Amino acid sequence: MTCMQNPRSTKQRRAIMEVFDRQKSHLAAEEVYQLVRNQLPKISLGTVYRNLEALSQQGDLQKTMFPDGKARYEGTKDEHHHHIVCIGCSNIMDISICPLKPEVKELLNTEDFEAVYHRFEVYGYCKDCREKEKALKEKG
Amino acid sequence: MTCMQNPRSTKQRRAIMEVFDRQKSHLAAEEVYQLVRNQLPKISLGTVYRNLEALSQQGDLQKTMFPDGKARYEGTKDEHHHHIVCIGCSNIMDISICPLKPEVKELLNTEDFEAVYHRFEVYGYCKDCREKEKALKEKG
DNA sequence: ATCATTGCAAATCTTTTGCACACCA
DNA sequence: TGGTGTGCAAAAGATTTGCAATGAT
Repeated sequence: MTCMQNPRSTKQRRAIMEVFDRQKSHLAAEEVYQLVRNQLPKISLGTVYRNLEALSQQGDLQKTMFPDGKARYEGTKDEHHHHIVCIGCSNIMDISICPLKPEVKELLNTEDFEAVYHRFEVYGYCKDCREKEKALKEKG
Repeated sequence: MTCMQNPRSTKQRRAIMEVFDRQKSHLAAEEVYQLVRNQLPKISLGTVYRNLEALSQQGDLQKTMFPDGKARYEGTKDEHHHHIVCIGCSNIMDISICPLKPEVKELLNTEDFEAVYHRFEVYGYCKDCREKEKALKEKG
């Protein structure tokens, strides 16, 4: 929430950002932690959280909540895209199509609301989860 | 995740559902708890969570995660709509327009993915938060 | 030198769960 | 009666925070 006045470039912050520059996407904090530990084995989970927050604040990352209750982060330099999310296994896939209609765009910025970004997601079941469900029904 | 075989109608479950039938929308568990306590002062927060989960499973409620890290629930009988969410104060407003384009709809159901519902949200700053921000900059 | 950042651990917050008892069908 | 639901309290999981030490500018 609070913005720092002179953010500094530390090896931790750089290493975290590098993870996202390597094409990685929608990563949870714990996943970032594990990946960064390859470079910096002594980094702490708290530092990862603090940097994910800082990087989101300064616009380098985009933080989003997912139905499993975990926040995930993506690099804002990534191509604009949306998500297909499996309700069963929380797997997230990208879709490149944006559904914004012109008449919706007009509504986004008004004097009462300053739009910053939008989010579109389709929830459902992936192939794996549907097959598991089917197998379950046949047994039970 | 697991479905009960014979869900029963209890006064607690009915009271929770009544809250949503009274036009209430995007309520967090704690808010539901406070509202239901007017009717049933002895209900427990755990029971609220269990029923919100059960009602979501059986399709009476729609559970959604919001950026403040809390799940919110809405009645599925509500008119189809989407949300405008303030990044500053987490206030949620409804918009009735759905941005789905025909070509997107075609993509939602494939042999690899069974779409159940979708979600569209615009994030930004509401009037109040913009004014607070402006006041802060002028002072600092 | 100054002040942001770090590591560690403790604390917070939301949500889940174990258990004994109560209740609906 | 049998299994589902409840209240309570403890547990779990994600995220935040206090603090003294470290590091960037």
